[in-house]
Amino acid sequence: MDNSKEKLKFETYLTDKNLKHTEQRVHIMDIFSSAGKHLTAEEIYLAVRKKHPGIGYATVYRTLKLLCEAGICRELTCEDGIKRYEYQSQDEHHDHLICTKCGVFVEVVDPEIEKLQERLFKLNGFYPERHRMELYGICKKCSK
Amino acid sequence: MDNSKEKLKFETYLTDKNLKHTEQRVHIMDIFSSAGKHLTAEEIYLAVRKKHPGIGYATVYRTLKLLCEAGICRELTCEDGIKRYEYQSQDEHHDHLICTKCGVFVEVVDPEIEKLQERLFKLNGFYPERHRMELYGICKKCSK
DNA sequence: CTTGATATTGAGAATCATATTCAAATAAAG
DNA sequence: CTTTATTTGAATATGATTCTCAATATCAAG
Repeated sequence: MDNSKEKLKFETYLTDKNLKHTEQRVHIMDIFSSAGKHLTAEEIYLAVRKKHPGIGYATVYRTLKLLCEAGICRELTCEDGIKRYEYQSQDEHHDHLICTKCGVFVEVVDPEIEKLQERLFKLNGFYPERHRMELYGICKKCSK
Repeated sequence: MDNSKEKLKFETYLTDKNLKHTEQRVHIMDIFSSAGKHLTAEEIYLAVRKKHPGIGYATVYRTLKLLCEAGICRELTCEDGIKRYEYQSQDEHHDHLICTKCGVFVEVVDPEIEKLQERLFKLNGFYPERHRMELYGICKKCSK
């Protein structure tokens, strides 16, 4: 996966905020392009550790926070109470279908649902900010 | 709020499972009818404490788990990572509109959205189990 | 290439919500 | 009223995440 665009975005963010461009931060960014999405901090920590054995949890958490602020990552608070981080190449919103057996995350968007959600906000006198929708079920593979 | 129906449900549950009908358990049940819904364990603990000063956190958590098992409560994993418990008089499902300023929870259901969610499951080859949808925005009161 | 100012790191300790342990207390069946 | 199994509360443990702080690394300016 080519993540040069996101790398540039991160670099720009760091420069703008007068933050430093460190080896650790780059390693953590790279995990997302190689190891996939929807990773827990622990998964990221273990993955980075393979390339950079000395890294600590604190750095992982700090960098994830930075990546979220930079709009490169999104933090998901899952039902098991553990946060997962998803790499967000674009700014587009999406929701998730999650398999309760294997835990796979599938990203989905349904424009009709989005429209109805807007209606729900309006009907209840709310000014809409964002939403989150998770559909739990059993994926095709697991139901065989 | 009349919670005699739920009380009966809980009593039946306890009897069926050979569990005991204790003062503490009744107090915790009662909180929901007096103090409202979508409470954190801490809020429940503090509320029960007013009537029953000796109660411990352990009992609160244990009882909340029981109430969930009995189908009287539902546990919500919120974005702040803190679980909230909602009293569920009926078995009917609903979603939430949440104000990001005052934190109020409004329960909503949209049959059309529900239908489209089923379609999303099907389209992606998932066997549906449940879902969760949270709409975050600013309520009428707070946007004045 | 040095220097100096500032940001960052990693180890470990702290925190916060929640769960567990265990001896003492209590409910409920006989 | 006794017996037996369950429940309780206090304290301790846990697991995820955050903070502290001294040592280290980055980077701009000389």
